[in-house]
Amino acid sequence: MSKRTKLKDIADQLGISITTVYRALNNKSDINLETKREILELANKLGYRPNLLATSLRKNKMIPLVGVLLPIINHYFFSTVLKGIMAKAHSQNTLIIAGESLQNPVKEKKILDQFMDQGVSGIIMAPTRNSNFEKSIIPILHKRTPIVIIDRMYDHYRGNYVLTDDFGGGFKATQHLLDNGYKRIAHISSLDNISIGAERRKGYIEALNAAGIIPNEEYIILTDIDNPDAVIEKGYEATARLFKLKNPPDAVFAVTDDIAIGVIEYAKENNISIPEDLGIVGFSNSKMSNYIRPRLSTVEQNGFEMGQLAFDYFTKASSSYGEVFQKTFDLNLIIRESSLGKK
Amino acid sequence: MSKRTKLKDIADQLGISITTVYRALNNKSDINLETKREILELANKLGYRPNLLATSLRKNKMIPLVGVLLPIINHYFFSTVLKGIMAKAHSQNTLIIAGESLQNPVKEKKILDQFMDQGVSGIIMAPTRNSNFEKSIIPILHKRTPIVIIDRMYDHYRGNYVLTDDFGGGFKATQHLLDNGYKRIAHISSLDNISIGAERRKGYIEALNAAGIIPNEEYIILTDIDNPDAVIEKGYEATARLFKLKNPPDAVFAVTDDIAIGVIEYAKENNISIPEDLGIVGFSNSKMSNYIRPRLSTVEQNGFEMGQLAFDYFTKASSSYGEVFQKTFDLNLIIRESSLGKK
DNA sequence: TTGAAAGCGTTACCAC
DNA sequence: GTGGTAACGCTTTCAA
Repeated sequence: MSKRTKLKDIADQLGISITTVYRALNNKSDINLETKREILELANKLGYRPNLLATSLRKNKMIPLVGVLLPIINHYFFSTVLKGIMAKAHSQNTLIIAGESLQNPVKEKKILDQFMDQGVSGIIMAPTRNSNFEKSIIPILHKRTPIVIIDRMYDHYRGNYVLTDDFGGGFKATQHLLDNGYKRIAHISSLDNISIGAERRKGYIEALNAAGIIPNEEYIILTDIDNPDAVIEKGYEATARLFKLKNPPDAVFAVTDDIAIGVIEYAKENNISIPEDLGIVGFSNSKMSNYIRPRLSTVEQNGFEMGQLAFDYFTKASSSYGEVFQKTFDLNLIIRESSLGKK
Repeated sequence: MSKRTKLKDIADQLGISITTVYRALNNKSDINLETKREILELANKLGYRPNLLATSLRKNKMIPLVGVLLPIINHYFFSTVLKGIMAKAHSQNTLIIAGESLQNPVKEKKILDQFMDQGVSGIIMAPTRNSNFEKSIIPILHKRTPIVIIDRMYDHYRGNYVLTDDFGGGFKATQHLLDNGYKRIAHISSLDNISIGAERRKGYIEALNAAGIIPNEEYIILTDIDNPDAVIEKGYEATARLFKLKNPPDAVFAVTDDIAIGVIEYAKENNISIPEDLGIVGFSNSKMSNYIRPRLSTVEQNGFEMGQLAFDYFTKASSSYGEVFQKTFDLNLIIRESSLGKK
């Protein structure tokens, strides 16, 4: 692999000055057309491409870069968060380096390092399920690079964040099912021991407690929702397990809409009528939730708005000293057909 | 906004040399611990952060960046393409700058310029519907930055691409409907005059011709599918128009699954039974297509694989002189309930 | 119309 | 231990 052609190479070969070459290549005036032609020809032959590093350094112009790291990039919620971030970023001439951690803390750490090496002026990230706060976040805070955490939370994190009230969402969803006469409410949850899944689960349990119902261990199914292409299937399987119980549930609160769709699948195939025999509430307000039949009641999560706010917080954090920005979005329950009550 | 602190600022303030400051900040040996402490303190106070441009220029090393520009980032197909690109990129220590053109050629051009300013070593893009080849692509080719076009095509483009056989997909979908006994097949198409939409439309027309059917102008509805949140509605409206005709169609081939879902919506609300009274085929194999009822027959598009290949092509193009890499994926028809034939 | 030279901020080398 | 200085490749100013 030969070395990259630079202005000097062209100048030397033609026995002229760097400046002249520069003028030719940048369409400046004051240049002999014939020499210009020669220069362009040689430049083309040598495959000259300007070194943007040098150009930017000289011009002292650099487009700011922000690193965005998400667990799963082709997940509707996360890709919508990314869209929200980009909407703001583009309007402020900031570029986004995006990465996908695939729920792998090692990968997460590696990508964060690369972001830092690349010189991002900030990081917006949704941590993986098992993210290591010490290893991933501390070094970034140490380098005084602004960071905004979205969607999930670290235990002792005290920095900028944009979250949703998952506990409240789980509580509302469960309470809604109770209000509509369901008694034996199951919950299909994710494997998270921290954050999101756990919060929704806590909300579910708390709502049962508040109604004087003792949560039934058998009604809580933990399932792996990491692979977006398999989640619906997981919901289906979990429902199958629930309906093998001596006393199957009469309602399911699912940790995500995709899981809920798996529940609906199972119900349809087994002639369990919704909402009469089985009430269902999902979580996310995915597009599909409104087009599946029966239409799925769900907890609304506004990824776009969260993304926008996260970027705003990055901007604010960049130009403030140590001030911290935090927001927890309340979640609204969208009531549709799948939870309208028993016959 | 004050100027950014640099090594010289710290050196001047402490009356020492740049070199010493440099050593302190980069944990080099040969430095007095006391001066080092002072330097670190001041650096911290001034919020010193190294200028990466200068560092990289000097070290002549930079993590390669590839710009990826997609029309809509939270669209399942495109976010899956992005996932495919990232899978390859991460494994090769390349970072991805992602951008969203929102189907706006002006925005597209602007983001491409920013990518180039940022010094990307390549670009992978799905052009917007009205992308201007001259304006968007030529300047990049001119700077000899490798570019890989995915999903859509420019008329006279002769570079690297990864496409799907949209014509073939449209042909297969239409032929399948014909094979199942539908006679009056309508097509809800996008407004594209080039690429995707037009190709699928051509496939539709060609399949009709091949069967000796003269395409009926009234059965071809062009609709705007730019706004992902409104596409289903557009499909609904288009279907309403079709059913106002004196002789409504008995089948619809929809340019996307979302459009097809709008068709199904309309049919359900108007007691038109699927597939007996109306056969439907969509396009994309979106997740939803398999969970809506009746399950939607559709043409399969593998975004992940396309993304991976696009990145491979970028890699190959980077290390070859002028060689061109092109691939058109065949598309498979997935036959489900929505097109099983007339009663 | 052309060229020399001084930067941009960091790093590496050599001398003190 | 410390400091001077020459690069990295491009852009801009000033002089010829």
